[in-house]
Amino acid sequence: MRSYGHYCGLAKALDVVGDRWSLLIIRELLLVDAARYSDLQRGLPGIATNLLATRLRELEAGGVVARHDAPPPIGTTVFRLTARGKALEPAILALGAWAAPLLGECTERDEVRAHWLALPLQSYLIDTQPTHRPSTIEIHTGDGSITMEIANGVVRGRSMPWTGTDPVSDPDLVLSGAPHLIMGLLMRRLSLGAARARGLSARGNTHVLKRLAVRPST
Amino acid sequence: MRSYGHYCGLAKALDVVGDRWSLLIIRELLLVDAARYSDLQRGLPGIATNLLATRLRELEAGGVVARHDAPPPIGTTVFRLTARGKALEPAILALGAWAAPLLGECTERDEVRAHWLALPLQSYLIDTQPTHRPSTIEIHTGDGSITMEIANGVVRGRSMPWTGTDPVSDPDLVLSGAPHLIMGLLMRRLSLGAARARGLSARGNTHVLKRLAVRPST
DNA sequence: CGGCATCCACAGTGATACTG
DNA sequence: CAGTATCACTGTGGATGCCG
Repeated sequence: MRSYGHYCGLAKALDVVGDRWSLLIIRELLLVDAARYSDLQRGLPGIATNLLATRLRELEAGGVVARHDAPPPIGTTVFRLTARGKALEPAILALGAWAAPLLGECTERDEVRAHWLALPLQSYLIDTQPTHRPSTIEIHTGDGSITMEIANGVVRGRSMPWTGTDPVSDPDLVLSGAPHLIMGLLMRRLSLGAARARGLSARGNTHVLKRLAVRPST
Repeated sequence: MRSYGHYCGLAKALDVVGDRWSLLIIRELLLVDAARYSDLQRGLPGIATNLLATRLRELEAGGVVARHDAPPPIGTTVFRLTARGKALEPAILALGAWAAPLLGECTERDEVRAHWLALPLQSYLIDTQPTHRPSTIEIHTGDGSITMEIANGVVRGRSMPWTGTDPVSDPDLVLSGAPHLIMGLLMRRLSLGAARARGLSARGNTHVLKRLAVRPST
């Protein structure tokens, strides 16, 4: 991308991450920590393969992404965020929060990946019962599933594909349905009854939902 | 711009403000509150006029910018941010903060506009003596000047071009020099002596600098 | 298979010129 | 002042091919 050539923080940021797809690649790496090329392709539906290769090179040159040769169990190169790359998380969360009203009622032919939900969930939800033993919620939507772990006052979301050697057997609650129903329920904008009436399925101990609260001030 | 078609907050945000120049137009409107077309051109060096027109139309359609017919003193159309547009401020500040390390030592042929400094200054600085009478600092760099008002615990930056009917006569302190020296001094990363040694000029009551502190937690 | 490179049609961009 | 018109150029998206 052409540099804007402005002595201004925002312009300098966009010089590095302002290209099409760049911030979404970083979102993907924030979520999965380390990803192969093909994992990124699956997490970025619609990206052309040449663009993904080009962007990864540019982000590497920009000090945001690093390339590693993973040991035998994977045996191929994986991509990770550098510390500078991880430092983009607040900006990405702020943009995502701004767009929350745009994630309307019904999903209009949009692609869905379950692990995309992990970022907003773990940043906007807290565990109100830090002293209790950990609870887990399994979420099925779109293509696959993620597991939320509620423990020690915080909420963590993990995607299943290949981060997990432990499939977290026996979750306390299993949710499945359209993503906006799941988000509405977990963010406490929708009651369980309302969400169920609109097609959400919730099996297991629904009391664990009471453990969740929206983070107060951000 | 083509929509990403992802059911994801970040992607939806980029669908609206992810185009080239869009966020910089919003930065400009955050800084000046209301601007004419030609004001925007001056604040966005390098933008092609057709692109500015196109982007303004798209941002209007996206509910971020609104067009108003200003009364006689100006007599032409002005552009403003909507409430939704102003809500982008945290995201823009986060991106700008991330890029702070990229605003290196010396300005390498970058364009500079004095009012670009106002946004980081008023978000990262506080007034440590809220009960004192207001102090003002005039800053000259790049093309023009801005005035910082330090009062009631907060810092406000205002650009001169045409927001002001009151030129704030008699500032307590007048700073002029390269932008990174001014930012370094005000953000307390540079001592007054060091900044002067590198070419900064400071005339007036330099004690008002003691009134400023970097905001604690963000 | 995973990680690209190449090719091509087309949409977006940037510089300049021009207009009501 | 606030754009529109034109046009060369660059970036994007889709398909396919290559190579370890």
